[in-house]
Amino acid sequence: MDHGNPTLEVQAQLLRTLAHPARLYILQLLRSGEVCVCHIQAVLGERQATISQHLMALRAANLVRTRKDGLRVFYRIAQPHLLEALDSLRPLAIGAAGATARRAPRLRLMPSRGRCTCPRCQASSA
Amino acid sequence: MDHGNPTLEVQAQLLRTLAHPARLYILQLLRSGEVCVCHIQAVLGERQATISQHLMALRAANLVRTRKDGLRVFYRIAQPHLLEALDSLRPLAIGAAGATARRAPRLRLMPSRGRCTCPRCQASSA
DNA sequence: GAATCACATTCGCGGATGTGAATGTAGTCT
DNA sequence: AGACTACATTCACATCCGCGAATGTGATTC
Repeated sequence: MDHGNPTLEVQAQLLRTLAHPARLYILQLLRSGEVCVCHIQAVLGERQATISQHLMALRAANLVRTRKDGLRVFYRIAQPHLLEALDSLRPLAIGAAGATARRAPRLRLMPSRGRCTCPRCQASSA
Repeated sequence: MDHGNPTLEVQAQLLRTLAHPARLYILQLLRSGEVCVCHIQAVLGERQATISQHLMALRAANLVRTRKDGLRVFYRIAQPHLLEALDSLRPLAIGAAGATARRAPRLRLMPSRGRCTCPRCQASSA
């Protein structure tokens, strides 16, 4: 069923999932490999629940996968082509800068690339 | 200003503009060249005002350009790489089909590829 | 087993978005 | 000029999304 063109709704759903600066930034964070939630939280400077909600959205869209290691949960990109597709879309955004740009959630990043207690952060804090 | 990472908001804005099945379909319609509004209206089967609003959103994002010819207004893709970027994003949507898929505006297309009085439609009605 | 940590989930509110109805506007025709 | 066509714009309402607050869950440590 869905005789006509069913994928348009699905594609729009994917785009809505991507259409938030925090989620875009999280995906960029995962570019270099898997990252724990506490790390994302430290860098983004948003509340834990808020970040968890964004991660939930990314999971629901099958864009990321998780791995539990003790108390921590590590997130990684599920579909490798995702970042390439986003990269190819980026230059178009520059041309669209003049758009109405209503909401603008303003995503303030932590100045010092916040540290958490995860191994990754301990390693880079040398 | 905007020291940190200002493009994330702009990129999210672009994605939100794209995140609607009607607008995605309009962009696909424009793939083969410029198309008048009456044609889009005939194919999409939505109200004229609704379509005009979607076109307004696409214009605000600099994704399409217009050309007036008499009473009609012809729309065309402004940035050629847009469709490529959307194509590269499409396979990811298939994997994301299991997403919550809340709204789903359901975009019903006209069965017979509706005709309007524009030259393009007259030509193909042979 | 009680406390704690790291993360997930639910609920409710405010702001943003989509759509229908009505109206406005520029161009064409007679 | 008046009527008509093709399209744009505005307003109001219903819906959706993001966020804060509060709570739940599983694993760890003492």
